[in-house]
Amino acid sequence: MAKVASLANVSPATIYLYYENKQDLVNQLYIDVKSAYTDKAFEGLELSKPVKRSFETIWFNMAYFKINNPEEASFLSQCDNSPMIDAETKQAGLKLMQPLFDLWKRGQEEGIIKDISPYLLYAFTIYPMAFLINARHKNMCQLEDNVLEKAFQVAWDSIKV
Amino acid sequence: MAKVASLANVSPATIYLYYENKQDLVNQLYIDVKSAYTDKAFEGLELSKPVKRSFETIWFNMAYFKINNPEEASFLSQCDNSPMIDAETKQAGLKLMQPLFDLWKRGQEEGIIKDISPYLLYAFTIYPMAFLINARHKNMCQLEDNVLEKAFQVAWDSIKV
Amino acid sequence: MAKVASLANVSPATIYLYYENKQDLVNQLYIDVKSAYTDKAFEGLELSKPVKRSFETIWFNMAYFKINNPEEASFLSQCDNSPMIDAETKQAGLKLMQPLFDLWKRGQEEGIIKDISPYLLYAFTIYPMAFLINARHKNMCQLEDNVLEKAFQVAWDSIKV
Amino acid sequence: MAKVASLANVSPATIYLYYENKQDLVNQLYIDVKSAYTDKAFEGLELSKPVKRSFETIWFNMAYFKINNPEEASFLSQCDNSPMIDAETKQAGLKLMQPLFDLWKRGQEEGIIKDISPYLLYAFTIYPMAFLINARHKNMCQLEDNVLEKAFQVAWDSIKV
DNA sequence: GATGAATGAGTTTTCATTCAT
DNA sequence: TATGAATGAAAACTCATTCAT
Repeated sequence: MAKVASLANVSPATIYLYYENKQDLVNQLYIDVKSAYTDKAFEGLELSKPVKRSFETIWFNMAYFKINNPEEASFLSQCDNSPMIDAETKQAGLKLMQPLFDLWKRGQEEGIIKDISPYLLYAFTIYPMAFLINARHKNMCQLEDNVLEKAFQVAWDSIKV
Repeated sequence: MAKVASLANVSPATIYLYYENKQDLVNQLYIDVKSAYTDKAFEGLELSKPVKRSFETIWFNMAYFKINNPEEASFLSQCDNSPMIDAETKQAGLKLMQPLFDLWKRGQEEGIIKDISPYLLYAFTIYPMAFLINARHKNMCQLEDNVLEKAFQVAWDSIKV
Repeated sequence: MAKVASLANVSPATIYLYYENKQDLVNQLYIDVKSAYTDKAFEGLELSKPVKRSFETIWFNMAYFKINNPEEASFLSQCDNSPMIDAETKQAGLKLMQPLFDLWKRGQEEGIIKDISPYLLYAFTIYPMAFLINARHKNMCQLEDNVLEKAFQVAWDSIKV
Repeated sequence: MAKVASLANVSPATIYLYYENKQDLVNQLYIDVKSAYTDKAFEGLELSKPVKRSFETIWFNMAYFKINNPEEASFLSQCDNSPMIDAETKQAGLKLMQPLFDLWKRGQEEGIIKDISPYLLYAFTIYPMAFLINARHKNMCQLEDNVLEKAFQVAWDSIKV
C-alpha cells in the first residue's frame, strides 16, 4: 500500500478514503482492468455479421489488448489463477464476458459450434492466449501476425463442428 | 516460513539448513511438484503405439493428476502465471515435458499434427486444463468422465491436421 | 473524531469550530453528561423534608438515571475511573454534587449521619451504584424495585449513626 | 505495544511470541494482576476465626494492597469499569474472589450478614475502596490508619444484620 | 460558519531470517 | 544436525488534526 500511495503521490492514509482495505483495492482494480479488457474485446462488434466473423473480431481484439497491454494482461492472468481475488468478484468479472457467451450460444443454435459448456469453449479458445502472451513476454516465443493467424485457426478448429 | 516449519514439525531455523531462503524453497518445491506431475503424465507410455494414442494417454494422465491432486495443480498454475518463480527454474520445469515435445515432433513428421510451435500446441491442449480444474474446484463446472472425453476431443481437434 | 462527526452528520473539521481538540470535547461532554445526571439527581428535592427523606429521593433519582441511561452511566463510570479526564474537569464535576454534600453536612449536624469525610460517604453510598449497573448490564444481576430498595437500605445503614 | 516492548527491552515482534495480540496481552495482564491482588487479599486467612474477623482481615489486606500498589489498583479499576476486558476474562477474574463469597455465605447462614446477593455485598464493601484510593492518589483525601478503620466500620455496618 | 479531502505520525501486526546453544 | 528464541524491517491500517475553498 505504501508503494501504491507513493506512485500516486499521496499518503497511504488517502488510499483508505477510497478503498476499505487492500483486498478491496485489488478487487476493484481487477474489475476495472477486466472492464477495459472486455470493452476493447467487444469493440467494433457487429452482430449482423456471421458467428465466425464476430468471434474472430473478438478473439483478435483480445489478443491485441494483451499484446499491447502486457502488464494488464499479466495482472488478469495472475488474478484468475490464484485465490487473491474472492469468488464473488471473479463472478462479476465473468459477467463482463456475456456478449461472447451469447455469441457462442448463437453459434451452437446454428450448428456451427460444438454443443459443449461455455467453460470448455473458453478454456480452449480464450484462456490459451494467457500462456502465449506470457511466453512471448519472456522471449520464449514470437507472436507475429502470421503466428497469431495460426493461433486463431487452432482456436477455431477446436470448437467448430 | 514459520507456518511451513510448524507443519513440518520442525524449527524455522531447520528449513535454512536445507534451503538457502524462501525463494529457493519455492523454486525447489516447484520442480518437485512438476516432477511428480510429469512422472504421472508419462506413466504407462508406450512409444510403439501411434502418436494419437500416446498423446491421449499423456493427456488423460495429466487430467487425472490434476483432478486427484487439486492443491498441487493449483500451486503449479499459480506459479506458471506469476513472477513468483524465476525464469531459469521455469525453464527447468519445461524440460520435464520433453517427452511430450518429442511426441509432438513425431506427430508433425508423420503429418498428423499441425506444423506449429510447441508453445502453441501446449497452449491449446494442455494449458486449458488448468482453467477447467479451477472452475471445477469452485463448483462452476463438472468434470465427469464424459465431459473429460469431450474436452480431449476439443484438444485433439485443435492440433490435428 | 471522524466517527463522532459522521454520527452528527457533520464534517470532522466542523467539530474543531466548537472544540479545541479531542480532549476538550471529552471534557465538555463529561461536564454535560454529569450535569444531566445531577440535574436529574436533585429533581423534586424539597429541603424542608427530613435529611433521610431527601437523601432517599436523591439516591433513587440517581439510580433511575443510571438504569434509564446506561450509556451515559457507563461513560461517567469510565471517566471517573481513568485518567482520560483531567483533574481540573473532574473537580468541576464534583462541584455539581454540592447539594448532596450540603445535605450530608446537615445530617451530620443533626447527628443522623456519621461524622466522616464526604468522600467516604460518597464512596459507600453513591459509588457502589456504578458496579450494580454494570453487573446488571451484563445480565449478572437483576435490579428490580425490591432489590433497589434493599440496596438503598444497605447504603443508608452504612452511613447512618 | 511498541512502548511495552521498549520497557521490556525487546523488539515489538517478541511480544507476539507470548501473546496473540494486544487484547490477549491485556487480558492476561488483568488476570495476573487480579491474582496478585487476591493472593494478598486471602493471605493469613484462618477460617477457624469468626466471620467478622476473617472479613476484616480480607478487607484490610485488600486496602493495603491498593495503597501499596496504586498502579495495579488503578489498572484493575480501569479494567473493571470499561469494556477493555472481555466478559469471559472478567468472569475468570471474579472467580478468584470465591473465598470471599464463601465467607459471606457462611456469615449469612450464621445470620450475621444481610441475606442479599453477593453483588450487593461486593458493591457496598469492596468496590468503594477503588474510589477512596483514587481520591487519595489525587491528594483529595487522606487515608491514614484511623480513616481506614472508620471506612471498615462503614463497610461492615452496611452489610451486618 | 462549514466542509471535503488530505495527511503526518502514529498504531498494531507480520514475516523472513539469524544465532547462541 | 537441530533448535528455541529473538528480531529488523516492513507491512497494513488508524486517527486526530488541518486547510483551501
